[in-house]
Amino acid sequence: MITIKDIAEIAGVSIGTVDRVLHNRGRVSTTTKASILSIVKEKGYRKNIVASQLSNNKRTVFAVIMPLPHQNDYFWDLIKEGIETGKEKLGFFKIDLQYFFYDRFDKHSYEIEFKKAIAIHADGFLIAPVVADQAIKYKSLIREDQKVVLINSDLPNFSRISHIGQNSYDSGRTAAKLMSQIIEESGTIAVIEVEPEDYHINIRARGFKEYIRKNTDSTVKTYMLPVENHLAEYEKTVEKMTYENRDLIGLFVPNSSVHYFAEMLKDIKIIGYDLVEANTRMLESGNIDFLLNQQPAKQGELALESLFKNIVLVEDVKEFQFLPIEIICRENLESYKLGGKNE
Amino acid sequence: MITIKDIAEIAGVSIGTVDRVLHNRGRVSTTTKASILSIVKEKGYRKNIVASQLSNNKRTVFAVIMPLPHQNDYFWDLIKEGIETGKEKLGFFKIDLQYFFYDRFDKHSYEIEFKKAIAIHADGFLIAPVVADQAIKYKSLIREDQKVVLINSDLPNFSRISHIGQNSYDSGRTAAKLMSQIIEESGTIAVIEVEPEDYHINIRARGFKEYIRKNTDSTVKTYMLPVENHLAEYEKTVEKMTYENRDLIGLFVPNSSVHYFAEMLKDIKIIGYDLVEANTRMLESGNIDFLLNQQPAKQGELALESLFKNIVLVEDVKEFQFLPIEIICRENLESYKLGGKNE
DNA sequence: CTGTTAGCGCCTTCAC
DNA sequence: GTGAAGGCGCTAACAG
Repeated sequence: MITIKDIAEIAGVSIGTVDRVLHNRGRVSTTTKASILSIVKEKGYRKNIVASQLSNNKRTVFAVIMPLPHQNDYFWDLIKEGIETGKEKLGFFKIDLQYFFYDRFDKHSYEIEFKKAIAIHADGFLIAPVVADQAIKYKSLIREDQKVVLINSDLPNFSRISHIGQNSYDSGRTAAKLMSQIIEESGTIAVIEVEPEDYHINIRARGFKEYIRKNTDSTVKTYMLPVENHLAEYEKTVEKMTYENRDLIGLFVPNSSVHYFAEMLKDIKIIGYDLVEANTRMLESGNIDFLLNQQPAKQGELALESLFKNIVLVEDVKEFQFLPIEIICRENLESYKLGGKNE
Repeated sequence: MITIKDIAEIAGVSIGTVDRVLHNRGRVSTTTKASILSIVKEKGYRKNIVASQLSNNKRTVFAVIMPLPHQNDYFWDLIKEGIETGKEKLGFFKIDLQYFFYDRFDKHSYEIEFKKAIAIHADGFLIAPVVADQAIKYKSLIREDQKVVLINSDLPNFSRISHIGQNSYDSGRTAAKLMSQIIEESGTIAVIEVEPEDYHINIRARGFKEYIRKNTDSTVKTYMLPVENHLAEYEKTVEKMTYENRDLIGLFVPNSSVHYFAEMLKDIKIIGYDLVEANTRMLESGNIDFLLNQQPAKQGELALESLFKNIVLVEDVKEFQFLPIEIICRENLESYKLGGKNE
C-alpha cells in the first residue's frame, strides 16, 4: 500500500504538496498537481483512514431526524438502538450523533426539529421521513455538501446518497402468501390501510390485496386505521369489520398496530408487522399468527454505517439498500429476540 | 477519553511504564503497577485502537479451517463470503486470513489441513468443525493463548471464546410449524436424517418430529440421507419413500440437499434448508415450499468480527451467538438474495 | 525497574 | 507555491 510519503518521493516534492492536491486546498502549480494525480492513479493510492483519523482533530457530526422513539408502539426505538450499535462499532472514530425527535402526529413538530438539526451544521443527516410532505417542504435547507441517508421510507426526488428500507410490495405479497396457506377455506379477509402520507405502508396493503385476489377465492375488504390512538376507535373498527363480514377469516395489518386488533379478535388468522413488545406477546399467545419484520435495528445500523462510509472514508455507497422480509412465527420468535446478541 | 499520557502524568511516571503495565511486559514495581491499574480502572481507560493499529507493525493472523467451499451444495462458499466481507469491514486494520479447506468426506483431510494451520502460528482460529471427532482429536495442538471461534456447529468441552450458529431444535420446530400449516390433511411426513457425526443436523430432525407428533395427527417416518452423492442413491431413497407411504404428504430435509429430492417429488409439501443456488431455483419453481436459512454469510462475518474484537481490541465476546431462524418462501426470496447489498 | 525516543501515516500551521 | 516540523496515541527499542 503506497503512502503519501511515497508519492512525494516519486514526484520529487514534499508531503505537504501532495496533501494539498489530495485535498484540493491551497494553490499548487498545475504541472506538479498533474504529476501527483497521475501517480495517485497509477499506484492506486488510498488514504489510510486509521492514520487520517488519528491525526485529524475534527469530529464529524451526524444529525439523526426521526419520530419520537415511543411512537408506533416503540418501533422507532428499535431503529434508534440500531443506530447506537452502529456508532458503537465505529469505535474510536470521532463521530458525534445528535438526535432530533419529532412528533409524527404534530403538524409543526417536523419543521421545528428539522430546523434545529440544520442549525448544528452536521456533516450528514440520517432522516426517517415519515411525514413525507414536511420532509419535502424543508429539504432545501440542506446544503449540497451535506450528505443524507433516508431510512425506512423513501422520498421521490430527494437527493440522498442512499435509501435503506424494505420492498413494501413484496412484503405485502409475502404476507398474503402466508395468509393463503393458513386459512382453511375461502372467506373475507380484512386489510387495514392508513393515512395516505405514510404511503409505503399502503403499498404493503396493495401487495397483499393483489396477491389474494389473483391466487385465492377469498375476498379482501379494506378498513382505515383509526387516526386517534384510542382503544375505543379500534373497537369500533373491529365491530364494524365483524358485523359487515360474517365470513371473516383473516386480517392483515400492515404496521405495528396489529396487536390492538389481535387483542379483540379470536378465531381468525392475523398477520401484522414488527417485533415490538406488544406484538411479540400476542404472537406468543397465539393471537397473531405471523409477524413480518423489517429489521429496524439493522436499518439503523446500516444507515449510520453508510453515512460514515461516504463521508469519512469517502467511498461510494449503494443508492438502494433493501433488507430481507423476515417471517416470524411463535417457533422462531426466540431466535429473533436474541438477535445474535445473546449470552 | 483518557490517554496513556494522561495516566502517566497522574501517576507521576513515564508513558513507557504505563505501557509496560498495560501490556504486562517487562518488570514494573508492584507499587507503581498498582497505582497505574487503579487509575486505569477509575478513569475508565480504553486504549485507542486507531493509534494502536497505526503504531503497531505486526499483523494479526487468523487461520480459517473449514470444509471445501463447494461441499454441501456450495453452502460453505456462503460462509466464506461472509468471512470475506468481515475482513473487508475491518478495512485498514492489519489482519491476515489464511484458509485451510478440508474435504469433509475424507477421513484424513481434516488432520492434514489442521496441522498446516497449526504451523502458521496464527493468533486466532476460525473453525467449522463438521467432522466433530477429528476436531476434538486434534484440538490440543492449539496453544492456550490462541483464541478460537467455532462456527456453524459447536463442540462440547472445546475451549473457545465463542460459538456462532443457530438453535437447531427450534429450527426444526419452526419447519414443523410451517409444515403443519401447509398440509391440507394428515398423512405421512418423511424426515431425512444424516450420519450421526453431523449431529446438529439431526437435532433439527428431532425438533421437527417432536413438534409434528405433539401437534398434528400426521405420522413421521425417517429415512437416511445417502452417503454417496450419487443421483441414483437419491432416486432409490425417494422410490422407497413413496412406495412405503401411499399417503405421503410432506418431506422435511434438514440440510441443503433438499433440492435432490424436490426434483423428483411432485404434489407433496417440501421444506428444507439453505439458500444455495440449487435450492432457490426449486423454491422459485414451486417444488420446494419453504427453505429455512441459517445466515451463513452473517455467521462468517460475526465469527471474524468476534476474533478481531477479542484478540485485537482485547474485549470480551459473547460465548454463544445464535442467529435468527429465517423462513424463506418464493415471495420473500428476492429480498434475501439482495441481502442488503444491492444496487 | 524506569525514562526517552523514534516512528506509524496523515493533517495543519508556519515560515520561506 | 512549496517545504519543514510538530502532533494525534500508541508501540518498541534503547539507554540508563
